[in-house]
Amino acid sequence: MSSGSDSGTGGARRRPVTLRDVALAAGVSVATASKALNDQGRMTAETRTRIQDTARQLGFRPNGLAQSLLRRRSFTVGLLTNDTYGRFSLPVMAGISEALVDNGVSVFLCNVEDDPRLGQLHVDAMLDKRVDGIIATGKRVDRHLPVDLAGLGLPVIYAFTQPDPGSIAFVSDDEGGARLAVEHLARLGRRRIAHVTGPETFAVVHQRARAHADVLAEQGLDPMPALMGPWSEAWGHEAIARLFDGTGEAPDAVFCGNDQIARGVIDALRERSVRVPDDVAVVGFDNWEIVARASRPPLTTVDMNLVALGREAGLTLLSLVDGTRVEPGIRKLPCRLMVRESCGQPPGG
Amino acid sequence: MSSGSDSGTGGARRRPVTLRDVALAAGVSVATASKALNDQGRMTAETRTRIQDTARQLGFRPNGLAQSLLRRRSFTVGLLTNDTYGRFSLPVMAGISEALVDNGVSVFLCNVEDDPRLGQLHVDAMLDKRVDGIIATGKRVDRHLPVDLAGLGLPVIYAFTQPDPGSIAFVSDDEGGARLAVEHLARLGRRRIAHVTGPETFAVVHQRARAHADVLAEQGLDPMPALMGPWSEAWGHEAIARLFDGTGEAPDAVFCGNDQIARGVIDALRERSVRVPDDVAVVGFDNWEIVARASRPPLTTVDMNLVALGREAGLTLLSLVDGTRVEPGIRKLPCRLMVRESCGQPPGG
DNA sequence: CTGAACTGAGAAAAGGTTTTCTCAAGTTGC
DNA sequence: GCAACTTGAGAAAACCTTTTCTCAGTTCAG
Repeated sequence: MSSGSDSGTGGARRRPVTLRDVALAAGVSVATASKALNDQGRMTAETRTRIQDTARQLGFRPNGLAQSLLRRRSFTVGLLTNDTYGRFSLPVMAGISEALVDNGVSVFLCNVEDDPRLGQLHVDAMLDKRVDGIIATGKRVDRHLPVDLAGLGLPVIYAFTQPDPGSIAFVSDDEGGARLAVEHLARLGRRRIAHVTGPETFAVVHQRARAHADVLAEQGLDPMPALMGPWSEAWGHEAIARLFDGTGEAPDAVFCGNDQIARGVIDALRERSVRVPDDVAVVGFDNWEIVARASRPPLTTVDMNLVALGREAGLTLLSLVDGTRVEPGIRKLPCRLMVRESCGQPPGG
Repeated sequence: MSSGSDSGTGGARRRPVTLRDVALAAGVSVATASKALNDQGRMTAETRTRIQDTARQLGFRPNGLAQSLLRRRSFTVGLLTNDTYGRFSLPVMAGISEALVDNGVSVFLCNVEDDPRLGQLHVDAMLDKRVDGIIATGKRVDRHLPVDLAGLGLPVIYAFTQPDPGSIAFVSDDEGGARLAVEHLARLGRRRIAHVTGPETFAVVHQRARAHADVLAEQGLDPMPALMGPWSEAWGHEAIARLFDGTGEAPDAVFCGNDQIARGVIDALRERSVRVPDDVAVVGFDNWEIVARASRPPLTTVDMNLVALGREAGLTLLSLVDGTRVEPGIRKLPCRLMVRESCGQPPGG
């Protein structure tokens, strides 16, 4: 405002005002100026406010680089991910970023794209810039990032990606989430709950399938198959064809491995005039709102609480940076069932 | 490797090795050590390689904070966005990040969520950390971020969001993109090309609608309506109902304002047994792959080249930081038509 | 053999801040 | 009136690197 109309499109930048400038203007030494601005040391109240006023007037901001150099702490962390576009790491990153920024810590975005060269490039850059710690996140819980973060001499936290052994990680409780879904269906009186899910190469597929089978057994329900295929709408379609055109009795509920599959399932059911939720209830996984909300009817689905997971990871990194000892290991954070309309009401409801 | 098996889960961090350590170990002064490692100054080849070997052996990395302090350049920029989750700013951010990282510049991720308080927090943090410049990006071309970036004394670039007056901005050429789509349809022999698009509160809606009308006129085709509504699948459904249940002649092509609408349009057409592309061709906008690929048939759609846009913005910021003078103004970057199967083949093809 | 040019390397300043140490002046207690 | 504190403030070191300046010793031309 007060500095005129520099359009800022290039050319000479004005030199930032330093503590020396403030001290000079206030007629004191830099030491005194520093103490005045940090509410430290001893001096007359008059001197202190005079210096503070001068600083404000000059628009003084302490140079964070100099502070970091001295404090051996940059208030900066690196966020390593191989999934910038992805809908999993995004909420995680948002949660991390939120937790850190609230604590005055800035976040370097480092997209490594499954490329070891890029990974090393980013890690080197972070090391050079003296980040206080690193958070690694990815698109799959069971895949490593293309870099080795152990032995860097820095605190490292893993969120939603496979950790180095002996480190600290936060992941979602997929068994728990799957239980939530299947128990919900059982509670609503569904007896034949099928499972349509992703490729068997994914660890979570097996975790969720096991929970599905376990809950059926616990509830005294007949075992039902877990159909594995791609994570796509098309596979949802095809799975419905298999389930309804086969010889066995058709299901009255489908627990899907993700929301895209669920969307395909719902569309396929509608195309064969099977009513959702009246004839068949459907539950998804991920709570990918744009998909879950657009399906007809809106999809009841498991939310992995990824933002909370990220926040937790961020806060844990901060306490690590502060020197707190944190027990290594993998922490599973609970999921949450997002109830919409694809399961209907319980018989008595 | 050589430093043993510190699990890195907390406790004392080892002090990074400094130039002083290297100099001491090599039996020279820090000045000489610095010059040796930067291939500067004069000394025997023997001395130089000895120092370099020592540095390597000790795992020395120059402290970027100290270098930045001296060079008055932090090799760091801030990326301000109000759309961390979003599918528009993400590719832009990826492009920016890519361009910058390749030039040794790290990126602070600053999500401001349309919250002025958060915006100020982030801007202050960036200023404190002495970023070399700022890139602002957002989810809408016609909406300002909740912070004022003018008069910061820093280079600023806007990407896919409304710039301050007199500044430098990169946006997609929406008219051009829309022309691409409608001309494609016309070239394929479609004569009645309707337009179903987003709310009239969006500037891009009007730009694309104008291009639609213009191309129809240029091609000597009858004017067709531009139906405006929400950016949703549901609106795509409803628009088809209006177009086909109304009194007028039904369209033989629909140019949609985004891929979700297009998806709704395609689903609605299938439900009324109108064949796509045989009876009606459909074009979307955004090339949101997850939607465009999942629709049946896969959607031909306009790609705004957002990654390239981001890359361009990043490179421009760098030249600004280097002191190059860049003409202020808004640069429109061309779109690209992503041809899939929702428009079929030209009559002669 | 002497002044000039060159060589290899170190000393010191700079960058901006924080913190500890020092010190002169003023105040209290006896 | 003097020792012992207290007060307000500055000097200087520290953080780590880069760069300019300085300097002793060597080589060369004349």
